Amino acid sequence: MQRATHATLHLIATELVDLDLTVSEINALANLADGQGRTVSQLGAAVGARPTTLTSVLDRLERRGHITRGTRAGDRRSVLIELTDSGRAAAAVITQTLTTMETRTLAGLPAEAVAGFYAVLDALVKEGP
Amino acid sequence: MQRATHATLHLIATELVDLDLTVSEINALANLADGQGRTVSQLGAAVGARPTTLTSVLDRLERRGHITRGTRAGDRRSVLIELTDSGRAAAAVITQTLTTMETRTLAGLPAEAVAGFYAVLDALVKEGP
DNA sequence: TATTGTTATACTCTATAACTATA
DNA sequence: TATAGTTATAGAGTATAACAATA
Repeated sequence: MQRATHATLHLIATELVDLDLTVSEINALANLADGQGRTVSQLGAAVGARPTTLTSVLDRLERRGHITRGTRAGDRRSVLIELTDSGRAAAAVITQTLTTMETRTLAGLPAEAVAGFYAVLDALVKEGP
Repeated sequence: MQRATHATLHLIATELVDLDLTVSEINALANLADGQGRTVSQLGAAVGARPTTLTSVLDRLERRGHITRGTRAGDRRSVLIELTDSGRAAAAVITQTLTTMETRTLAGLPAEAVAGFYAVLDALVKEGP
């Protein structure tokens, strides 16, 4: 499983090499792709990254002009992460590439296998920390 | 998939916390558990780690007394990795724990799901880099 | 007093390139 | 010259703890 994950992440990074982003940055942008802002906590929960990791990931994305950090109405401790225009463009490329890859990979496999795959993944996530 | 892998690795590390080993070290010992020596290249191919990563992993395992580095008859460029007594003991704990965890996790799932899971993993590994 | 996010520190993994010692 | 492994270097993820601002 570890090898499959690594191979897949490597393949994604290779396909998206033009964007010059790390896996974590791709992950963050993909999660923000719907255009809705998220706080750092929300994004961290979604991508499964620690706050401290996310800080440096967001630092790089902000430096590249892909996101902005703003304050959220209601709670001024929270930081609201939102996509810029270039961030939206990158996120669109990412989601389209991921969809294409997923379709291509799963195309040759029986539907039961794919269903079983997701069922096991689900069980593993629930068993986890 | 990334989350499931991460959760699983974290769970393994938690179950084996007494051994005080990293995921890569556990991975290496598990691969050596059959008692057969392996060269650095062979071990790297088996665990999917770069030579440079393996060097530092093996450095730590050697310092802890879990493995020895020897020369292989026939080609003195190769380094033969072998388990010591303490390495064998640790490897035995690891394989037993992994077997127990796998059985426990997959017990509640239909056999078709598990078969599909492995089929998809296989396809992903082959698609990879 | 508790929560949100950042900073600091230390360790591990990754990738690339240069190096050695053998072949 | 080519291969096996190590060393060097820099970037990135992880974990823990301490911290400032806000609640």
